[in-house]
Amino acid sequence: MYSLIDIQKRLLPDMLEVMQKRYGILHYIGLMEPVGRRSLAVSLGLTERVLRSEVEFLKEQNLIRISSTGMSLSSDGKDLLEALEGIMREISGIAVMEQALSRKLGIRQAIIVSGNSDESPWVKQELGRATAMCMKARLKGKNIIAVTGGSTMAAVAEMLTPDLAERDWLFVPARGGIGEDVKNQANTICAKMADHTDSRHRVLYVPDQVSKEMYESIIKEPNIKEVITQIKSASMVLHGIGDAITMAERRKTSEEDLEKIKHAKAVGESFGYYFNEGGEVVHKVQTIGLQLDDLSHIEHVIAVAGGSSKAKAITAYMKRAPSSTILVTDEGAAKQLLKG
Amino acid sequence: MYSLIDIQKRLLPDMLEVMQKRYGILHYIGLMEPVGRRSLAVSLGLTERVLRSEVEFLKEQNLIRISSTGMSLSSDGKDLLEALEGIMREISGIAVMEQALSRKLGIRQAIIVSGNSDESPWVKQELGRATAMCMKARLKGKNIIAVTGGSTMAAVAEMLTPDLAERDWLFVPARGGIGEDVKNQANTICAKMADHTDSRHRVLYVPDQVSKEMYESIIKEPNIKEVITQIKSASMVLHGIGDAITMAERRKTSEEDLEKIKHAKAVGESFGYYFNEGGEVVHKVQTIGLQLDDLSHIEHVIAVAGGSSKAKAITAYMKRAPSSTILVTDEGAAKQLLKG
DNA sequence: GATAAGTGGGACATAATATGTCTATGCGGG
DNA sequence: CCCGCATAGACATATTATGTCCCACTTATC
Repeated sequence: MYSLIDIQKRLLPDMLEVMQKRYGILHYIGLMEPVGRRSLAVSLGLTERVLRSEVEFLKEQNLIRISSTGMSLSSDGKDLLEALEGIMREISGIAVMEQALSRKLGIRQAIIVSGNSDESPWVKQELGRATAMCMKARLKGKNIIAVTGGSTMAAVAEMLTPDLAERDWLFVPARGGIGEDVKNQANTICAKMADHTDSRHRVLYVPDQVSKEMYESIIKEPNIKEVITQIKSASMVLHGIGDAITMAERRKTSEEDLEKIKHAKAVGESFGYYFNEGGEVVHKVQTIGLQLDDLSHIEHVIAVAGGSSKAKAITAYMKRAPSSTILVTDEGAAKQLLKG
Repeated sequence: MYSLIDIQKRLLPDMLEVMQKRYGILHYIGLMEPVGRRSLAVSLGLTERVLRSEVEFLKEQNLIRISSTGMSLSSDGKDLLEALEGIMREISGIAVMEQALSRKLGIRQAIIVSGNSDESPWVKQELGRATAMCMKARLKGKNIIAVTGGSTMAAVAEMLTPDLAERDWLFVPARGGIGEDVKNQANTICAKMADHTDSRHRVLYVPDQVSKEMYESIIKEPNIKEVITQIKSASMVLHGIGDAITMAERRKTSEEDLEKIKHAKAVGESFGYYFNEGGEVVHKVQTIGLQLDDLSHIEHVIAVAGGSSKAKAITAYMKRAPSSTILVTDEGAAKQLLKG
């Protein structure tokens, strides 16, 4: 069942931030009273004029008192603040976590949806929805979007809607075959995304184990070459992050490589790169398409991964991720990440 | 303890109406789908453009689907609407009741605060606050405010604040002594109101039982005459409504009059006028100052009365009240009034 | 199959509101 | 007595909301 807050988030999405803003103001006034607008404005990171409008409102509501020595809480304001404190911890816990997480990981933005996809399967849908919203907000007009495989990406594909497609989008798989089963292959997911958004997609199929000669001739193929050019000029990359061992086992990894991965204590995987806890690449699936170093040239990089079990993998990967990365994750993973 | 809603009402007072508006739109779409903007706009009493902005928002949130045949709810929208229905009944019950009540009583506006002042004494404070807000909203600049006595009015006086007093206010008692004890006398309340708002007040003291000659000479007194002129030119009247028997007993009413009041089945009292259930004046305390007929010439008339026990008295009085009256009451009384 | 009524969506002037910026003025402590 | 910090006023400018018309399209009905 939806809670009142959940409903309000949907029906009045701005409400939350206004509430937080006003709560923050009350909170600080309570802390520093009596205090002037200027010092409050810098403390809160608001411009003076904005703060002033808010302060006028709060005065209107008799929540604060204004005198020539500064602002202070009225007794009503104190009562309200006390009641608010509990609520805000609950409500804006997520927003606070988003801030903390993006700072901790050194990335552009963290988006957290509530729940834990390890425990509740429907949280993956929420991850998908959040990712879709993020794509919508960041992309304008014509775009090439490079996508990797994985069950999380499949969930994202599922949540895309045609109303995003007023923009002109082209989905391309980020890298050639890195051996997932068909359902969660990048090619399949691209197709599904294109289908859900009424847009186009390309396929990139490179067999896994081929001779060097074969490989050379494949990438000379004009079709393939074109796709690779498109991949390199993508304006957005959408990728998942996996647990190293799980991914290695799920893929048709050779006994030798599997041993190598395990021995190097790899914990995270993304794009076919395997990372240890220090963020070092300990193994890499040789294939064509996007390489790790290419990421820094791409405008929008969105990493999607949820579930507390993926925390280690996320941490490891994020040590190498470009700082422009946006992480979409869930509460379960976020809490774990902030603990570590 | 404050509930989330109460806090939000204080911290984001506009939120409630936006929520109601959006709820109403979803509700109607659910009812009439598929439906177009124009017919929806007239059904909801919104202009087409406003509705359109809202609809665009709802579409953005994936709560409704828009096709060439009209708008309909998405499955998300249906879920949300269902959850909203329960909440809105709770939240906006009051707003709905306000509408119903003002229509039923044939008055300009009804303002309802939650609770029942018969059961919870602090509801009187809420009545006071609501009345103060109403005064603030309706009065600009220089004003004369005529006030009656009673415990409810005393509560209003208690809740007035100096920040209302940027306006230039003068409080006058509406009528000469109608025999309440000092604490709840109009004179005392005027003084308290003036004190709380840093404004001025006048007194009007007319002894209860005096000879005709004495009376005549009193009202020739220049001071008294001036006050009476001010009363008649008041721009706002603030008055309570009482239960007839209670009021009669509380006042030093003669045995004869008391009998008359009881025999005539008076149920309501206001201004020293006693009304039966049909709204007929069955008895009147003879005194100088505002008369019942004067009310219709006064711009703002605010009646304040709460508690389910006062429902009958309110009904009775409202049959004679000018249609410009604003009633400030509580949930307890309102429910009772709407039942009858 | 023509027609009329209803649909969403585009365009644009205008009103209302929010914001940035600068200034006047008052108060209290050193 | 003056300096620094305080509020509050004023005003130009961005931004957003709203009112008003119009157009192209679908659909149900005759």
